[in-house]
Amino acid sequence: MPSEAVDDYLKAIYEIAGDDGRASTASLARKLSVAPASVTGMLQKLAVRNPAPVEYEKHHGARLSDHGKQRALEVIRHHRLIELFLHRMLGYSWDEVHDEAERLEHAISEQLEDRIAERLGDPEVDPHGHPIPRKDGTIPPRRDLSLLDLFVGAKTTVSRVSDNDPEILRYLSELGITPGTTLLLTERAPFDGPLMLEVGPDNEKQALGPRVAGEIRVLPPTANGETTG
Amino acid sequence: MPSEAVDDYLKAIYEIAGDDGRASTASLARKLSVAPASVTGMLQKLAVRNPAPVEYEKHHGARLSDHGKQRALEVIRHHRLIELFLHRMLGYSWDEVHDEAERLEHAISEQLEDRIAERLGDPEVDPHGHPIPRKDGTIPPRRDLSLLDLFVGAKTTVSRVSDNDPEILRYLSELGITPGTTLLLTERAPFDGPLMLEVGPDNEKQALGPRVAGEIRVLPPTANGETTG
DNA sequence: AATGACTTTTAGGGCTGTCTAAATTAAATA
DNA sequence: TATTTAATTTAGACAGCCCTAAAAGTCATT
Repeated sequence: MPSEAVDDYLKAIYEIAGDDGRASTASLARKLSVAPASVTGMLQKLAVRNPAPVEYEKHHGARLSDHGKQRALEVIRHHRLIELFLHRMLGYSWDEVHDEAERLEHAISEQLEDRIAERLGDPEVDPHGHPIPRKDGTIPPRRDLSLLDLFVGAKTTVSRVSDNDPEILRYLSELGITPGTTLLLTERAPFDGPLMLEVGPDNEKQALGPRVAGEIRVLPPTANGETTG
Repeated sequence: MPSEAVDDYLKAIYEIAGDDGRASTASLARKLSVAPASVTGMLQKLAVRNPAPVEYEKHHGARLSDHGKQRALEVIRHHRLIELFLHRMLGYSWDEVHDEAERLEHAISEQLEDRIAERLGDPEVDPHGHPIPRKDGTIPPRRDLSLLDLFVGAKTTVSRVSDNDPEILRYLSELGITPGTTLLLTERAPFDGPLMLEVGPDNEKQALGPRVAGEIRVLPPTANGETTG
């Protein structure tokens, strides 16, 4: 079983680069709050393990091997199941679940993972709308796109929201924006300006800065607009 | 916050020596599955910390300071709350909970501890009958004694059972012996021989070896006998 | 092709917690 | 009290993961 540190590296690579891209030393250092030199050292060690969870090429970052990918997805499954469990069974709000899950994901057994999943009815998404990898390593498909890629006039539904900044999550809660909320994009200011939205059943008008909008993904719009722009 | 290793040492000292006695190097080494030399090294380091969680005297083992005691009880509280939670909310049997709790006790936050306790209705005992330390460090009183200290003829109720050997726990389950079960001690063979018991409402006759009997504690007997012998 | 800015790697250490082997101390017994 | 036995401590080392400072490599631009 990999150490917590190793699992954190694999998860970070997955979150930065997906299951096929390369993650740079600097991006990993930033994500893991660690010096770049430490990342280099760890990647070198992981690349010569057997089986090796990452492929590493000097000066060109790291990519997950099949083996590493599988492990990363297992850790992410733990994380998201725990988030949902805390939310549904213990009254955690969605901005509180991430930090707690970050530690528990390393401590639960396969058995506990299974019981939690069963208790939750084999859920497919966590409280932020992120898909929960299945036990076999496949991911429930979600066809969604960034709120930033929507044409003005598009009407859509929030699919998911990035989970690692509690501040932003609390802010979005206040605006009434959670997975499932309906949105109408009425206006987009130029030069990375704010988006104007009508939110929820009451069509409350809200302005959203691009930094926050970038953390929101929505379902393909159902009416009034094209999908990208 | 102490490391996991340190917490494990403090808990082990508490479990071996209680809140006032000394735990020997060898007993700690055995309990923690670690070489005696490692224990010596750790105790020396802990004894000069500030605040120091243990008092250490060369060749005479270690004793918990007030500070260490408090920490040990906090970890034990985590452990027992988690055991009960797994048992009540996730269908774990009592022989399965210990190993899982052993890892989770280090990973949960104060917040999660509080929510679990609340969810369980601020319980006082875990599934094995062990008292759960309160947040303030006091322990719900239980006046119980070892099954081995019972006079023949005593009728009593199982209070608690040692929790760290799943084999024994499964064996006891088969015999129908869990906290709350009534027992009548009918006979005791000499020379550390087996105890003869009538168990539960049906008065099933069972013979119990002294090793197993030593893991069982019972309430002060209500009839037919003296308490010690 | 050379420069400068930035990223990445190397070199050398530190800390925690573990180990084995050897030396020492304490306890038990003759 | 002397000796043997058992428990404990010291000494020295190692693995994992982190750090800083300095060297080297990459890449975009001139």
